[in-house]
Amino acid sequence: MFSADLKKGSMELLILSVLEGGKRHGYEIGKHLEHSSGGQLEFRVSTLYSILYRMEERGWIKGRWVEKKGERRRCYYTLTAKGREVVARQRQEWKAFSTMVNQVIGVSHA
Amino acid sequence: MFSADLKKGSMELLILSVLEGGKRHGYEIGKHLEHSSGGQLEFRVSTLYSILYRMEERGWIKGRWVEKKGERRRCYYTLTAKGREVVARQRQEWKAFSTMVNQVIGVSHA
DNA sequence: CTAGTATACTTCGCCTCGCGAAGTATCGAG
DNA sequence: CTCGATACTTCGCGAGGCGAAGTATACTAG
Repeated sequence: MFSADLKKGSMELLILSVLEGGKRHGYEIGKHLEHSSGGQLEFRVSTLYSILYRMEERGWIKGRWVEKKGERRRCYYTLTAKGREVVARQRQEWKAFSTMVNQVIGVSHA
Repeated sequence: MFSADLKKGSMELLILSVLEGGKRHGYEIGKHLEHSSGGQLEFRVSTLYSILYRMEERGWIKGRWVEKKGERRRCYYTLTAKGREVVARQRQEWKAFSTMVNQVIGVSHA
């Protein structure tokens, strides 16, 4: 739907935002975002999981495997303290950035 | 100022927007954007020119070298017909994208 | 005259990110 | 028992922004 490059800076923020709502596993995060964007955001599994691994490595989120019988194994992720800081900072940055861009492209007569 | 990845999808649009205001040379575009963003956007020369070359190759813009004595040589770029289409489409896409992201990260309770 | 700064453009190679493709595995419905 | 949905993994590509280094000219201060 949206070009790959456009998404390049905001995927992390989108995922982190979802995790602010409580613990979620990967697949759930993807579906959640597709839904809450009104179907506009199509999430590629490879993208989704690679971001999750990356963020866990950086200590922004923490995954915990849950295996119940009668269910598939799932890894539930929660935000860490550091993750909460990051999401706040990234949200701030995004707001400033999008505001700036809208301003600049809106009326571009010097 | 802003993370590199955040910018990855919107640099072209920003530059194209400036060119909607008439012909401009590279350096001028950079300074213009730094100014019109209130100093928030710092443009790297390598980024700027590589985008310009890319866009010219794609036929979105057309460059013309101007050499007057008493002045440095400059390449002035103007939008092509195709470029006008592209800027319209990209602006539309950006608006939809930024609206979507703001919506999703704003209130992220399922 | 010269040193420094702003202007103006060029080229090269790195790093990161999103993506496509292919694969593994389990569960429920028909 | 097959099909589709669920759930996760791994690999390698291509593109975009950036840092660094370089070229060259005009203007200003000393």
